[in-house]
Amino acid sequence: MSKSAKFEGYGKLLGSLEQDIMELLWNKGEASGREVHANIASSRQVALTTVLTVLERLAKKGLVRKTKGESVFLFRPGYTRDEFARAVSQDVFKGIMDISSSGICASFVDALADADPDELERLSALIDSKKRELQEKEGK
Amino acid sequence: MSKSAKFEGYGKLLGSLEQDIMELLWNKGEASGREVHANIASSRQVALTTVLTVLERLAKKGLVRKTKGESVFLFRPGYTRDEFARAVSQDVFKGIMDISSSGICASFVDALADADPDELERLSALIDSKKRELQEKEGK
DNA sequence: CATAATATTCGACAGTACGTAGAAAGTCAA
DNA sequence: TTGACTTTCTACGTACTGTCGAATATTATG
Repeated sequence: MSKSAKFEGYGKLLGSLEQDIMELLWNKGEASGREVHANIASSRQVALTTVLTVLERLAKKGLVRKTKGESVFLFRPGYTRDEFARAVSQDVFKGIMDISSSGICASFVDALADADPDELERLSALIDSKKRELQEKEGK
Repeated sequence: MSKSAKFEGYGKLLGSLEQDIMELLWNKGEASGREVHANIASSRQVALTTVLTVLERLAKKGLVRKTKGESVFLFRPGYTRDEFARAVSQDVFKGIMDISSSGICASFVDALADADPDELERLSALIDSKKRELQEKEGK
């Protein structure tokens, strides 16, 4: 059944280095450019300036906040993982549903069950609550 | 509440012209390059060759199938709206959940309720079925 | 303070994706 | 053959991301 596996890359929200950097910041909370580089470099050969450049670009996008520390700039996430994921989801879902909303549900449930089965419960609850919400609006 | 509206563009699965073209093909089912151009051109100033080029690129991506017609090549979607949306969703959801799975559900339900409330029912059913599926696997 | 060590900024180039379209080449019928 | 139409090729502009070195600025230290 649809093993397709085609259409890869659409899920990329961030570039590979951006992703690594955000991951680190989300985990550490805050770090200097040098620290970010040190960590990233342990698993990926990359120059300090490269990391700095990307950090700068992320800051420009608002994904990272840059503040002056004691004697060095510090970088921290502009949004938590959840905030980012949520905000982006909103946009992504919109985009997908613009094309087609049927069938999406199945994909979502599959992906969710795959990534975090426990969330299925929460999802059920959310749907119920949303349905009630809609009925109220209607009834009014 | 989170009007953010930031992070736009992440939902774009196709370029603007690609989107217009796919939309047309999904609606018409099949068309020659000239026909595609004629339709697109009514709402967007663009050269015939531009449309041809994009059609060609879409074909290379597998999104469009190109076949020899009577005396002209014909283009048709390589996938239905649903198939495409579903396949891409799979990948997109993966990407988002890689970052964070909590909170996503709420976004999804919101977006879904917004785009197609009736789908909420279907979603409920899917979750139940998925839960049963998981339990079976576990029980085994 | 002078100077070495660090930190930060700038400007560049490469690769990929998309929009854009003219030039060239191919096809076919009058 | 010739002209209209189809298709392919090549190429440019923009945007995003990865990649850095060179230049500049800042800090720390003898």
